[in-house]
Amino acid sequence: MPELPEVEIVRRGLNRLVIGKTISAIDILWDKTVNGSHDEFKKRLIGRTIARIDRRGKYLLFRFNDNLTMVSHLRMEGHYQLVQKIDEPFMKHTCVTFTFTDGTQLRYIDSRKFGRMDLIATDEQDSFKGLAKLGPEPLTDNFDVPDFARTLRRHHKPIKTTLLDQTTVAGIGNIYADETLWMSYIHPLQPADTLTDDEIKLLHDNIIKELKLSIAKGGTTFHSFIGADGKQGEFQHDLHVYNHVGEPCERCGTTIVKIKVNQRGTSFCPHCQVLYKDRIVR
DNA sequence: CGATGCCTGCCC
DNA sequence: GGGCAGGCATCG
Repeated sequence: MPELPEVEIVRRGLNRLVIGKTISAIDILWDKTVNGSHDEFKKRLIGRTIARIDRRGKYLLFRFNDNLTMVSHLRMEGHYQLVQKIDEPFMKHTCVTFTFTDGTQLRYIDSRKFGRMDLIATDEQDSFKGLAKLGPEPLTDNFDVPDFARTLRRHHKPIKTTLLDQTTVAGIGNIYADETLWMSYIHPLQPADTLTDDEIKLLHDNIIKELKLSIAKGGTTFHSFIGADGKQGEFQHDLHVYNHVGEPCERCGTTIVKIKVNQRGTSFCPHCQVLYKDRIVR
């Protein structure tokens, strides 16, 4: 399901819905969702109050007092639902429930069961696997053109692959990689270390622009993505190449095609996004 | 590095 | 029935 904009929408929804709630019980219905000892997980969380929810890349970070953070990654299909009473019917594939002292319940639902939760010490967040190697947050000042250029020059592999690598920039996934490359007139197979300065600047600016716009529209909803408040996103109507295979490019009318790049479906316009095979490696 | 595994649902 | 799906960790 979710890339940075969708996770950010979930974070904002949860911040409206569950801040200040105290956990009274936890049920783990799918074992693998929670990494590490389940007893420890429950023992350390029950009785705690949610202080706030942060985000780093595609990771949600539930903050508790006393240096405690629950890391939640939704992977492809994970989402949260807050119900007002614990006896409300369960959605299929409910994996974990957090019951609160006020009688409401937060449920984690994940049809493909890829999502994972971990409990970590907040002050050790930067050494936690997954979080440790994340690149800059694209919507902060940490994401600047010179650093981005330096990173791209280290990668002699397709720019699409490099964008999906979370050490390059945190939070870009398959949709926003394809979309920002289309916006920037860059072929997905163009080696990252052959981009021109102009292309790097354009791509950098388009990443920021596109992620911000998507957040403003509530994210992209295809099938499963809904915010914790049950609202769907609207950004799917603004996509140009993703999910538009076989349709005319809105800039030039050429048919959008699909290829595989590192086993990921990759959509682009073969006219607007030209591959320069002989371009000099920088 | 690239390939594979994790899962279920949906579309052809 | 086969192939594919918004992602990542782990394997060889």
